Amino acid sequence: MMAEMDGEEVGGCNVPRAEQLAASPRWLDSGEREAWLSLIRVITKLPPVLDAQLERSAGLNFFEYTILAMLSEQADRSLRMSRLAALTNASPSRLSHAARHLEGRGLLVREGDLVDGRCIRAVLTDAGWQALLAAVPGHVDTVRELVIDALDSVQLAGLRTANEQILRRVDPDQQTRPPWSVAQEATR
Amino acid sequence: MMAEMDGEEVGGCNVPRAEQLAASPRWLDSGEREAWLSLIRVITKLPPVLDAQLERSAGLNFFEYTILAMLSEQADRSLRMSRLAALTNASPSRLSHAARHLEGRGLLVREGDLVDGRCIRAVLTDAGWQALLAAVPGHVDTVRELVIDALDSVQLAGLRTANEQILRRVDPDQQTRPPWSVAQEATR
DNA sequence: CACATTCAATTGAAGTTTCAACTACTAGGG
DNA sequence: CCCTAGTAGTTGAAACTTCAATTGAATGTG
Repeated sequence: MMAEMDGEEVGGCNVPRAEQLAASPRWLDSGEREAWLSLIRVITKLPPVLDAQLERSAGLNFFEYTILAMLSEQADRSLRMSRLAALTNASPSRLSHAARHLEGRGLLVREGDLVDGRCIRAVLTDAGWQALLAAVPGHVDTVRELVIDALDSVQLAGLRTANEQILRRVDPDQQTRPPWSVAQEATR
Repeated sequence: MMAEMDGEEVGGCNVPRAEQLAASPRWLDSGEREAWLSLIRVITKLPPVLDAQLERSAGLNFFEYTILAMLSEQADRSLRMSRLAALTNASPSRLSHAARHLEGRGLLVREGDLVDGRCIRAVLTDAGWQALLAAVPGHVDTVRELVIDALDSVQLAGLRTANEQILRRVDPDQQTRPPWSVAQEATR
C-alpha cells in the first residue's frame, strides 16, 4: 500500500517528530507487503467460510461452536464464564450475549459457582453435547480441507511458528496459556 | 466454494454414512491442533489491535483505512465500487455502507461512471488524502511492530507461503491479484 | 425492438459485536 | 465491622456486518 508515498510528504503532513522521521516512513518492501496482504486476506476470508459451513450444517457460528467445544473438553462439561471467555478469545460481554442465546436454545445452562459467589459456571447440556457431536465432523473436514491439508508438514510448522511469534507481540499477557485446557478431544 | 459435506445433506452428521465414518472422525493431532489454534488466535486478536490503533490515532477503523489506501494507490485516486470491494475483501453491501459513512465525513465522493452507467466510482477527496497521510505512519509502525519485526526473513516467507496456500483453498476464484484482475473484469 | 437475464450498487432490517455503565460479590486493611 | 478497591458478570445502546430484496442499467436472444 501507499507505495508512491515518500517520506517528506508523510512526515510533514502530520506530526513530524524526529523519531517519526527516523522510523515511521519506512513502509514495507514488496516481500513484506505480500506477506502482510496474504495475512490480511486469510483473516478476512477464512472466518466467513468457517461460519457458513457451521451455520448450514449445524445452525451454529464459529464462536458458538468454540464455546461448546471448550466446554466439552472439561471433565464436568463446565467452565466459569471468565475462563471460557479467555479460552474462546472473547470479551466478557461478547460471551455473555452468546451464552444467553445458547441458553435460550437449551444448549447450555448457567449456574452460580458455590466456591466464589461472583462467578457463574456455564454447563453444557445433553442437547448441547449432541449439537456439538453433530457439528464436529463437518467442521473438522472443513478445517482439514482449507488449512491442514493445504500445507505440508514444514509449511504447517512454519505457520504455527510465525503465528506464535506474532501472538507474543499482539497478546503478550496471555502467554500463560492454560496447558491443561489443551486437553485431548473428547469427541467420542 | 468448498467440498465439505460429502453426502447429500449436512444431516449426514446425524446419520453417519460409511464414507463419513471413514474420513470425518479424524480430528487433529497435537501439532496440527496447535497450529490451528495459533491461527485462530491471530485471526481473533490481531484485527482489534489494528482497529484500536487506527481509531485512536486517526478516527478510522482498519476497513476504512484500507478503502482510502486502495484509492490512494490509483493514479486518479478513484475506483469502481465493485473493484474496490474486491481489493478490500469486502461484500458490496459492506463497502456501500462504509462508503456512505466516509462520504458523509468528506473523505471520498461517489460519482457515476461515464463508460458504464451501472458503475459508480469512489473518488478520494483531498480531505481523504490528508486523513490517510495522517494515519499511515502510526499504522505502518504498528504493522511492523506486531508482525513484520516479530519475524525473521525465513519466518516471514513461511508465513506468506502458508497463507497463500490456504487462500488457494479458501478463495479459489480470486487468485487474480489487484492490479491485473482489471483485465479479467474487462474481458467479461 | 421487446424480452428475459445478468450485473452494479444500494437499502432497510436483522443479527452480531463493542462500549460504557451497572450490579453483586470478594478481599484487604484499618 | 466498615470502607475501599478490585473482580465476575450482565445489560442496553451504539456501531458494524450480513442478508434479502430492490432499483436501474447493460447484454443477449428471438
